[in-house]
Amino acid sequence: MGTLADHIEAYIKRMLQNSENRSIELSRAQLADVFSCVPSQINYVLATRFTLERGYIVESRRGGGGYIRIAHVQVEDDLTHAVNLLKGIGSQLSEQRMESILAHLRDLGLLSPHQCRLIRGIVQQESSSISQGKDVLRASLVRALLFYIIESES
Amino acid sequence: MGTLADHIEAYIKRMLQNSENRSIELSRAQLADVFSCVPSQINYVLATRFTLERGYIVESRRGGGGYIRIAHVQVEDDLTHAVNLLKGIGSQLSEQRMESILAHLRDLGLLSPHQCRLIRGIVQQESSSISQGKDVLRASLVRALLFYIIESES
DNA sequence: ACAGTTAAGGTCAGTAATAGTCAAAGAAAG
DNA sequence: CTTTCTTTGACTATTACTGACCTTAACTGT
Repeated sequence: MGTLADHIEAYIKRMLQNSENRSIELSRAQLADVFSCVPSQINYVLATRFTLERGYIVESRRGGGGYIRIAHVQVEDDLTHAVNLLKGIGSQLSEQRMESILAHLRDLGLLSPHQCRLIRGIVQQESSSISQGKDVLRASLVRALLFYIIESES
Repeated sequence: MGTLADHIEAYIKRMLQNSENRSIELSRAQLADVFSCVPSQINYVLATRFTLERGYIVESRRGGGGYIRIAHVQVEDDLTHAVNLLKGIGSQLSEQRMESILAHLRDLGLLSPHQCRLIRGIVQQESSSISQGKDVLRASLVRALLFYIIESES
């Protein structure tokens, strides 16, 4: 189950886990070969799943000896980082940004898959019951729930 | 007897029963095919019978490899009273009503003083940032936070 | 140095595969 | 007969994947 993109994502995350310093360097063409797909599929995975918002930095170089470097950034203390993420939520929050934030916190190990699902479900239920201002309500709900979780687990 | 929607509901519930961890993943189009109906019928069944209030979490993804995932989360008997209390919160919630709900739950031993303070703080923070519809936001926030707490403690 | 060749990676638009929404029509219940 | 629930389908939105074409860097022979 899961799409090709999901598998490539998992593969890269495994590599990051096994790496020394949460950063890896790989060859786009080789990786594409491993999964028997076109090289641009790798770009697709990187663009959709390894964004800065989710806590990843991707660098690359073309030409001979080219490479793609992926790092899972972790500057500060996880909790501080999470709190800053929450502060960064403004007065509105799209579904997409919510997903990025949840994915980010899950990658940091601060949220379990079950917690993510519960949050999604609650937010969906609540926001489906109003016709206007869904993004505003979502911002409040996500901030509230995540703040509660972070606060009561620390 | 029973409508098509009833049969689909029963079918999904059977699948959940037979599943490992009370959660299943299915394809909307395939399921619609099984019952020879239009795909949107599935959405109708999900929207009317598999709500969070009834203890179901529904997630989905569109696009290639899309899916619908349904999980049944059940709360312990002690908590059904609390869940009913939550259902009773309508689309608006005044501060007074919120206070009486919190007091009630604290008396039942379902909320600690610390949790009550935390909830009050979060609700106050969030509702102070908007000028209109405070009671509407409060209803959503309290429902969300209490549902989360009840669910994750059972 | 320079030009040409080779070896990477990047972009973008198009296609396919899903699921969601909404309003209108139909059926059932009161 | 009116109201509520069910069913349908046309239209919309999202996600995945591919391939043709573009850009950049290193190497190589003269």
